[in-house]
Amino acid sequence: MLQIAKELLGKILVTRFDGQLTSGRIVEVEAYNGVIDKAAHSFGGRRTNRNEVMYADGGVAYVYLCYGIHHLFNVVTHSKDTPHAILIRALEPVKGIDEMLYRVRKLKLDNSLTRGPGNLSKALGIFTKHNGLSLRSKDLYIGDDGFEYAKKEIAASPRIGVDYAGDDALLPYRFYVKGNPYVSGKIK
DNA sequence: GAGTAGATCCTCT
DNA sequence: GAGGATCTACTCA
Repeated sequence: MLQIAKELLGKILVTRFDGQLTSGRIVEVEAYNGVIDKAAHSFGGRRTNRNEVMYADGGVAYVYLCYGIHHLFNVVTHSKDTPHAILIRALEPVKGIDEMLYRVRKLKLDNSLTRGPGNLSKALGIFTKHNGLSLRSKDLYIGDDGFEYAKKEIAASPRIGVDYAGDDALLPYRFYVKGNPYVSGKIK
């Protein structure tokens, strides 16, 4: 599971909504470990309408609205009935930067465009209606251009914003590219 | 520059 | 009816 999280770093996340193609290279992820992770929605086998998608086969998107403001984009990674997911926290913009800037009402590119899960979802045009969408569809997919980060460029740390999860909040399930300006800097 | 409070709404109890 | 996988802005030093 953690292996998959690391492999996602360096991949290209592509969306094509409203005829606008936008994409970015994944530079920060967090792993959520199914039923034994207090920080995961699926902890203890909880299964509701909201997180039903986590129990699907891997390769679909799990999109969820948090704090009424932020859309969080996850990749379901495991097989049916095993609710593992990887939260995409940050991207480095690749294509469609003008379109992304328009979506977040910015005039010029800066590091905050795709830093943090709320911002990156907004920049890519991802909303809750994309929940459950396959990542092999033509409008939303993860590409691989052969690029990968060296092991020494990848660092691990505790996850962000999951203080309520007790001991599990300290697990080093967050992976990011060292020195990349799009990685969110807040470490609690 | 650092720390804190407020925003804001869907989902589950 | 309460709280959450967050971000931003504003205050204070």
